[in-house]
Amino acid sequence: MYALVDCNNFYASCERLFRPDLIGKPIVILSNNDGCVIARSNEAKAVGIPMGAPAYQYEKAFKEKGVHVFSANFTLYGDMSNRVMTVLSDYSPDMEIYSIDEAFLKLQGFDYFDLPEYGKNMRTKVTQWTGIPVSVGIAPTKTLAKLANQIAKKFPSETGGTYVIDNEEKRIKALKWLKINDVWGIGRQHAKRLQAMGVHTAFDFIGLEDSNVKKMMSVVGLRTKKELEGQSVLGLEQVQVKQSIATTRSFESNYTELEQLSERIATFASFCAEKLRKQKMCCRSVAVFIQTNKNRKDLPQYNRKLLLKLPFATNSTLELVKFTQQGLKHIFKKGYAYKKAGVIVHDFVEENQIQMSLFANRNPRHISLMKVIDRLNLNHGQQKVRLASQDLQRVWKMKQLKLSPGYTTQLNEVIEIRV
DNA sequence: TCTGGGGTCCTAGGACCC
DNA sequence: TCTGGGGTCCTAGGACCC
Repeated sequence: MYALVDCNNFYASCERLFRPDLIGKPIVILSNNDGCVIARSNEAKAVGIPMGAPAYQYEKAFKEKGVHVFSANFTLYGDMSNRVMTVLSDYSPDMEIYSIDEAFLKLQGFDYFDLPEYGKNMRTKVTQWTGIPVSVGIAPTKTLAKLANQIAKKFPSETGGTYVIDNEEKRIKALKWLKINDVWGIGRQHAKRLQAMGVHTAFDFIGLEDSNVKKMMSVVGLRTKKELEGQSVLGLEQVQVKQSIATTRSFESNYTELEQLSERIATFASFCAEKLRKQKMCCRSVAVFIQTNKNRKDLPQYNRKLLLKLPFATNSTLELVKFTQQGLKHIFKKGYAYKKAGVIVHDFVEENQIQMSLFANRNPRHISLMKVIDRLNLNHGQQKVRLASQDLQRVWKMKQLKLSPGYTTQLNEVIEIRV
């Protein structure tokens, strides 16, 4: 059996932890730049704030409905996530941290356990030790555990926040309840096509022919079907080594000049290089992309991405900036209003396992140079040492007007209690 | 004026090999 | 008139997740 433990309205719950006055009040959390809604409390959902709502279009609604608005505080969420995961790791030797607010636990050899009781126990302990409310779903496959979790979340008073699918009757009942667009692994595109075919629930879906599902949704869709039928085909994915690291941002306004993009790309490349060094990895390829504003249908659109194979593996800021600048020049076209750009590094090798090449190698002096830069930035603040190609005046321009304190990570922002 | 960011996996099709 | 067969590797794009 698998358990899926999912934090309820995670970001909103984190914000509420240190603001108990907000319990029962509507809360939304905004994306970087305070652009759009990325998380909502139940109360905010109830007053009709949709997911992804552009903040500027809903300012009035926020005010009218008394919605408390927060800028995303990922430092806080990351720290709270670690605490939750630590508590959960006591409940099974096999755990997959699936996302910041979810984990799968493999319950193998738990045959004689009272699983509903075990789930309840997890819930209680996580809430008691971290303050974060969670829901628990337990079932024979990951996809069904997701479904059990959805039921636990949807019917808190009936289920007590824990639901177990452990027989055919419950499985069928659950599948008939689950709408096709809520199936884990079936997104908007496929849901639309399936609905057009008269498939409205997960139960309808498992009635389709395997071959048709495969033709339409590839092996991925077929796996979902098997999982819903009770045949476990998705295992736990342990230790995830990253395949890619990205730094991408939308701009506060439209950029039209190469120089403006150059500066941003240099900065993004240097962030990627730092992230690589933190993981003790080097990359063998790097991609640069630039995009116009896809929401402005009235403006001419231009999106390009270029993937560069590097002559040697590197995590040097200087090298990555150099290569990405060349790439940018290649794809930049004048006459467009650019709104977003990014750098993505791929194809990793461990820092200390680099193959030397016959013709081109990284500059060995960069290694110690990067160490010095990283140390200076660590001691004196992020981005104190930068390349001249980056904007030295530029401070972090991200709009974060409603940022909550670093309650658990900044000593001077720790909550004070007066007795 | 203003619409996020960071990931994964799979497939089709092109380029290439003998 | 008529132009093989069997592969591999890579990339872009599309789908999905949170």
